[in-house]
Amino acid sequence: MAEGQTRDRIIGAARHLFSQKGFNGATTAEIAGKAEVAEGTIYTYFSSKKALLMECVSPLLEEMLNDFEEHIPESDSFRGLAVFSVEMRLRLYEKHHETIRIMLNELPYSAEMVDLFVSFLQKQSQEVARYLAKAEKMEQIVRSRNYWLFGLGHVMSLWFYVNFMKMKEETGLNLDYPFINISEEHLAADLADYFLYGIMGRPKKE
Amino acid sequence: MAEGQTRDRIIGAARHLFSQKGFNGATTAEIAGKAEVAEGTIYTYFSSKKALLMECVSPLLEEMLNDFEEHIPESDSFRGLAVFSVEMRLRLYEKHHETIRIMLNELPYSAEMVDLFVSFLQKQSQEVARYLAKAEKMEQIVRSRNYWLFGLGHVMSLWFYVNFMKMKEETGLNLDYPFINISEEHLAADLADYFLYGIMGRPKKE
Amino acid sequence: MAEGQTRDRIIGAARHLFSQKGFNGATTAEIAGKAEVAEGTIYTYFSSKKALLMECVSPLLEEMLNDFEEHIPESDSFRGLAVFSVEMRLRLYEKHHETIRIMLNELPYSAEMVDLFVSFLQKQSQEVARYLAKAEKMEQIVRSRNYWLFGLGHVMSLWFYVNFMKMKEETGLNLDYPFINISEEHLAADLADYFLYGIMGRPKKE
Amino acid sequence: MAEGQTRDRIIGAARHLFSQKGFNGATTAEIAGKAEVAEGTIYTYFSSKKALLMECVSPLLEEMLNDFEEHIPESDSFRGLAVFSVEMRLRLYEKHHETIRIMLNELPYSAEMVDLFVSFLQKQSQEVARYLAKAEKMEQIVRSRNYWLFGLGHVMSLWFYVNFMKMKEETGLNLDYPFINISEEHLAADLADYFLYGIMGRPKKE
DNA sequence: GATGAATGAGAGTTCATTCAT
DNA sequence: TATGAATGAACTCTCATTCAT
Repeated sequence: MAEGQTRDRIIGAARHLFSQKGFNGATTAEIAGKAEVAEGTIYTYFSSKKALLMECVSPLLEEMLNDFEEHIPESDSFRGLAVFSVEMRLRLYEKHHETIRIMLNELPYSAEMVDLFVSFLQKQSQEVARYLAKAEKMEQIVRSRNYWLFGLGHVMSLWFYVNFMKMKEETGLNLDYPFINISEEHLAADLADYFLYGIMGRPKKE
Repeated sequence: MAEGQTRDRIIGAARHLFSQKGFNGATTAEIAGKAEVAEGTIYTYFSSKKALLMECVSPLLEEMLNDFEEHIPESDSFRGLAVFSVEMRLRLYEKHHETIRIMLNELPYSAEMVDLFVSFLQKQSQEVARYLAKAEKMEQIVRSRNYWLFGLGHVMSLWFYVNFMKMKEETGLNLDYPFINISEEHLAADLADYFLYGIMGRPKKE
Repeated sequence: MAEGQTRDRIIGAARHLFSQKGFNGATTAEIAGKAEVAEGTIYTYFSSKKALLMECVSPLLEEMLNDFEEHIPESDSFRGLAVFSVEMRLRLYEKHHETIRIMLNELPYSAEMVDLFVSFLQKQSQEVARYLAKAEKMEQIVRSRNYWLFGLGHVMSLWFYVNFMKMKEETGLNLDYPFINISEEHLAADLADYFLYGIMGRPKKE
Repeated sequence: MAEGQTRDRIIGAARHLFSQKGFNGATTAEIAGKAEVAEGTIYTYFSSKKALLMECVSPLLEEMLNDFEEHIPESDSFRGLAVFSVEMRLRLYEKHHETIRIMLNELPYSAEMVDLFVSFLQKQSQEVARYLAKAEKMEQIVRSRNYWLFGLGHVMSLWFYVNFMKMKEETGLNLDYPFINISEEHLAADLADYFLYGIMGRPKKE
């Protein structure tokens, strides 16, 4: 068997099950079954179920945080930057969907997860700060006292959108509530506008 | 013992423990201990631990949703309405803190919780819709195609703020990260402005 | 079911099995089976298998150590005292046979057991010291520099005798080796003489 | 790799670990690690862990029993012989310390170990018998009905002494209890006197 | 209604042993 | 001969649930 393949199969199975059922909900027996290894094999690679959980999250979160650096926006209209940023974030959340879901679900029960989450927020906070700095040069903006909370709402609604779509896929549940009216086509532009101009919308004349 | 008192003590204990440790993390033994009843007594009132969980959440969420009706905003400036709405929501989230926390934590593992959460969102969506209707009459706003996601980000960042503050209280952990810079004094006004005008801030002249 | 009966049944079963198979050799399933309770019931009364082990040994060893006080020898010939002491010790070891066996078997693997064993030795050392004090007044004896090791040899050979007899009973093995030639009738007197006069035997004239 | 070297390394590692942690306490993984071989290699040389245990003990015990023959005492005072015998035995127990410790620890759980132990006792019994025969010619002694138990006490206290000293070395525990007062200088002579004359000591005039 | 001892299925984990390489 | 990844039976322990009192 190719090197590392078994370990990867276990991680893959565990990540999937943890993201769907939570840490307590997914049993080692299930994980072994899905990975097609014996239950004991898990402990050849991981010292405990908890350690396996962290290995499911930690390296990928690292990778995700690095992904931010690589995508430096190039547009020189600020609105263009904002749209770009939203699109990138949506792609990122989609790619690292399971990892983020696990992190958020286990947040209340694990101090280690809180650490990871803080670094997750911090990185995005830094990125938002870079955007704002650019915006300040380009246009007149108001950097509010509580702007990190704005960023949080922004980040969380993007995440919620991705997670919602995944849940529809996975569960097959009918989640098409009348008040949830998603227009995928204009999503990034709408969210960027919301981020920039709020519910009042873009002023007609500037 | 006064009628209903035992049942209420169990619910109170369970709600507290579920909100702190999650459904799986809180044991029936612990709940019984905190409620000062025998473990078996729980099953006099609830058919299962899961049923107890739902009873911890369902009635209070109902109550919370009703709280929205009672607080009809009276201001006639739209910005005043928005500030009022944010303040009310912060109060509401604080009051129903444990209930919401339980609901959100168990969301990924329980279809029933998803139903509750949907009604939670729906109610707030309706309220936001009422505000928007008012706004449309008062001022010219752009009702975006994806505005429900705006509302979600708004709702979630308010919740996050309340939950974050509670966690600081409860755990005593030092959560004062440099990038999290909360100015409580202007919180409601800042968030209302963000909701209204986005990161670009209030136009200087209208 | 009478109070305490279940706990006692578990302790009884555990003591028996631990003394025959050792701590690792006896499983909780076996103990539960012998005690005619469910495996989980063990953990109603004891926090762990290790705690159960200590409860099998600790209280009875306490009791045994107290038994020494009650049997104050009354004879005024020193040889009479020695015979009395040996007889008492044989009875004691027989009565607390399982307890001592467990303690000795687990000695190498448990620091707590070492503590118990030390108190076991100390108590007997004190008793031997009382005998010697009496002997010093009655007859001329030599209190050797290393007499505690003599006492140890004495104590261990008595224990070995009792344990050997029990093993014959329990296992049904044929342990009648030609060089092991036990004369039960004169046992106590012979051992007392050995203790007093060694292999050279009692001097013909005193 | 030189023939037999691997096998010997495994035996050496196993003997050391069995003597310190017991048969159940030492794992095959640990043994392989200490011997610097793969876990599977153990099974190239030994059919099972149990078989490895016996190979750790059996040949060395054989060797030890042969050591008795070689050291035929040459003194012609009986007390001199006794001192010689004690010294030899202390040296022997020190040399074969791990082997004896393993044998005694596993005694209660293994019928094969009982066989080894019986041959261990038998050999020493024979030697004591030779001494006694010599003594009978040299001096007037009383060969008691239960003298084998005397010999047992003698043998066990010597063993206990050696083991106690080793444990102090190995564990670094403070085992200096006030009632244990060892005078190493006169040890052999004291024990020989005790063996010969008992607690009453050597008669003043013979 | 209230009890709490008893249950037992099922959890995570260990480790002697096997076998393809 | 030597390897070490893989195995799976067996272990200790947990905890929601039951039921005689």
